[in-house]
Parts: sequence; structure tokens; C-alpha cells
Amino acid sequence: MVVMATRDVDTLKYERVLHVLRSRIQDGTYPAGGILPSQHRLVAEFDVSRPTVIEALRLLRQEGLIETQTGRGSFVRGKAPVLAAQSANPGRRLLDVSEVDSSADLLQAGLVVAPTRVAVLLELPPGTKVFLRQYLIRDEDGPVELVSAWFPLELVTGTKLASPEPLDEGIRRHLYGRKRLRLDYAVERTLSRSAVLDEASSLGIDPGAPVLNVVVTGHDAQGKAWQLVDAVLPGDRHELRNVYPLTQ
Amino acid sequence: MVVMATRDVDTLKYERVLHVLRSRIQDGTYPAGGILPSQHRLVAEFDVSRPTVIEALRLLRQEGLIETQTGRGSFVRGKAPVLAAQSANPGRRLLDVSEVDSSADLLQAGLVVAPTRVAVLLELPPGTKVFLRQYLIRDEDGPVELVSAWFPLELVTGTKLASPEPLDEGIRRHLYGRKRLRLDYAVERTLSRSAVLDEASSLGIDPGAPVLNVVVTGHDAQGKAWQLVDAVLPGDRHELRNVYPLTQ
DNA sequence: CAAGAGAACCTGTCCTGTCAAGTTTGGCTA
DNA sequence: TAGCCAAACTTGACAGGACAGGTTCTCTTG
Repeated sequence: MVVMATRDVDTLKYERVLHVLRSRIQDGTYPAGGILPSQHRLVAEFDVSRPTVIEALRLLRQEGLIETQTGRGSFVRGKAPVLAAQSANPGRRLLDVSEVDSSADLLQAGLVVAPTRVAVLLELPPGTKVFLRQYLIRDEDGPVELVSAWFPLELVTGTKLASPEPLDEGIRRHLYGRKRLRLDYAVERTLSRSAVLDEASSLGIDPGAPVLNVVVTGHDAQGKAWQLVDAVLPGDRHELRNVYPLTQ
Repeated sequence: MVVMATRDVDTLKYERVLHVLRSRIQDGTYPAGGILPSQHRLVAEFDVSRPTVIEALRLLRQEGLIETQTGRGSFVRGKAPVLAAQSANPGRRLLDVSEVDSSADLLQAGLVVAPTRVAVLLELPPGTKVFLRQYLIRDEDGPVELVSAWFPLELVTGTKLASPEPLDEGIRRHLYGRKRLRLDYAVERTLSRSAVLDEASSLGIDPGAPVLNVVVTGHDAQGKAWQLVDAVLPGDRHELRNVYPLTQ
């Protein structure tokens, strides 16, 4: 019966409610452990329908900012967990390294015979040649991470992967743009092992020192692995940290 | 006294739709890459309203089983990633160890002076005594994981934590039942280091061998840490694995 | 024959309502 | 005073509809 107001993408109603509520949680208007106004009150305040309020609350819940109990209300949780999905999967970042924004030195970019572990994970016959891009990431204290990205040869033709220059966009984006390759899921393996010689010299640690090794493979919808990224971190100086809400 | 009208989960309409669609995806009725019937058709088939269908599809999307594009439809994704939340946080399991269901031997349960790292993470003065429960988890090949759970003393009084017998329920559940303590979020740290002597002898590895160390702290809504669980895994024989969907 | 207009689908957003079920509170009763 | 109970809250699950805007296919037109 009523003509809607202009509905811009930026002015989605549940987005507006979500944004205001999130701000109030973060600035302490609704303190940790405190209760939010009831859905009914929020409907009145924002002049939207209850489903819209419910949608905003659902998203806050998904972000881990609130917790709601039937018959009681929604309560502010203790800590704002930063984008759980992001930090929970350190390897996602690896699959998408854009080499420009971090202080990374390209160590090598070229063809090599695949080491056994790489061949196995990429499902290639032993001894197959693959393309390797390897770089070293530093922070103010020196080298902190040795990253190796491995690709099957068929993926390299027609892309800039073989170029010795840094890519100006993320690897995944580049592959989609050039080859219409769309990665569907990732498998991430975390293990502890001793540094081999060249790792030790690159990272400036003792050979044999314990390192944290994160190995991520990117797969298409059919399950084929197209990309393998291997990150080596000095074990005693760096740790992976992850904060997430505990739901009952 | 009250008649519990058991509105079990199976009678919820969106649960029914969800379950049927999930089955069809898993048995290949809707193959990977294929398209699902439109919301309109699902409304007709299941005789529910569109919001109900939308809710089921939202959950499938959240599980990583489908992906939907505006104006086109919902498509089946490549691989069913098993409960990403669970596998992404190996430490969540640790906070909730129920010592009965796994083959775990209780090594010790008693008061000890907190090691520096433990005192720091539990925000206690150095030298404070804390309670330690330590056990060893085995599989068919022998010991695979050395787990230490540390608690501030104030938490132990009035609970069964001090008892040398295995708990018959999860630790978190036990703490909530006895002390109304409700953990709100967890911080998980993963690092690689060398095994110390007693770890090595418990796990049957060489002293100094690389081990994977997962340290999880459980915090209440105010940010106070109440529980610290430390798992040590032999680095060369075990890896943490995690599968998750790659959303664009 | 190629390009463009439009119809027919599709999902996303948002509305007004309805009923069920859990929680809290205050007043009444034994 | 202690305990029960009903009213008044709360959230949860649905229905059925409306419109906006993206995508695809077909049919008409230059």
C-alpha cells in the first residue's frame, strides 16, 4: 500500500540497524554482559519491521558480538572476536598473497622438479617439473616467514606467474582473470619440523631449529589441487594466534 | 510438573527442508556444480513459505555446501567441508576434554607452582600455585598427545577438578554446573618448539625433537582467563588438518 | 544475420500478521 | 512467610505478499 523509500545498496535497512548496534556495543553504550533493547523496542526505535531487526541481530550473533537467549533477550558478549573466519585460517591469506603490499623479497621464480611432498599433494607423478615462486617476508626484526608457492605447469602458461616481477594483484584473482580457474576449497595442514639448511639460512636461524610449517592446497570444485603454498615460520619467535567465541 | 511440549528439531519446517536438500547434495541428486531448484519450486515442493526455504538455503550456504548468485540460482559447491568451525579450532576440543571417551591416561592431578608461561597467560603473579591435570592420549601406534590443563586455585574449590579420578563430563560443563562460570571466548596459540625432557619421555620421542604446541586459554566475558590447556604433539608424526571453503 | 528490446525467471529485501514457547515478576493463596 | 500461578514480557517459527534489480532467453527489428 505504501511506496517504498529509495532503496540504495548503501542504505539497506538491516545494514543500518546492524551498524548502529555494532557501534553502540563497541563504544560501550551497551556494555559487555549487558542486555540489548528488545526486538520490539528496536522496531520502534529504528522504524523497521521485526524481521529486519531479527536479521541485524542474526548478523551480530554471527560476528560473535552478542548472544541471545529465548525468552530473555540479547546480551553483549565479552570480546569482539576479529573476523573469526579470517584469523582461523592463516592459510587463506597465503593462497591470496599479493606480493606488493607486504615487504616481501622474491627469492626465485622458475621451474623446478617437484619435491616428493609437493608432488604428492598436487597429485603429480614423482619427478614432474612444477613452477615455484618463493619469497621471504620481513618485519622490523628481520626475516619472519619463508613462503613457497607451487603450481602445475599447465597453470603457468598464459599467466604472469612465470614473470620474475611481483604480481600486482592476488594470485587467486589473477588465475580467475586469466584462466577462469575458480578455487572452491582449501586444505590446510599445520606441522612442526626441523628447519633444513636453506630454510635456516634464509630465515637466519640454526639448522635443525624447530619451525612451524603451514601447508595449504587450493582445490577446484572437482577436487583437483591447483595451488600449493607452504609457509615456514621460525618456531620460537612466532606463533599463530586465533581468537574465537565459545558458543555453548 | 510441567508438560514439556517436546517441539523437537525434526518438526521444524526449515530443518526438514534443510535435511532433504543436504541429503540430495550428498547423494548426488544435485551434483557438484549443478543448480538447485529455484526458491519458488522448493516452496511448491515442500509446501512451505518462501522465507522458510530461504532460511534452509542460508544454512546450506553457511555450511559451505552451496553458493548462490543473485538472479541465477543456488549452485552445489565442490566439497562438503565438515563443520569448518570445529576443525578450524583444534583448541575448542581441548577446552572441553571429557577424559572418559578417549583413551587418556591421567598422569597427574595436583598443585604445582605455575611455570612462567602459564602464570603470564593466566594473569597470576609469578610463583603462584595452580592446579594441574595432565594426561596422555594414545592411539593404536602409541602416545600421540600430551595434554596439560591448568586452573587457578579459586576455581578448584567446590569442584571435582582436584579429584584424581577422571571427570565424567566435560570440564566446561562441570565448571558451569558447579561454579556458574561461563567461558565466553578462547585464545588459541599454535607454535613449534623443541620437546623438553619429560615431554620427550612421555611421548616416546627424542629430547629436542620438534613438537607442535597448541595453547588455548578460556576467558569469561570480562576477559579474565580461567583455564589454560596445553597440548603437545610430536611434530613429525602428526599434523593439524583443516578444510574450509574459499568464498570469493 | 546481428543487435537490441523485452518477457520470464531468479534472488534479495522488507512488510504485516499469527501463533508457540521460554522467562520474569508480582500478587494471591495456603 | 513460603510457594504457586497467571499476566506480561521476551524470542522463535511461519505465512503470504510486495517490489527491486540481476540474468537469461526469445523474438523482433534494422
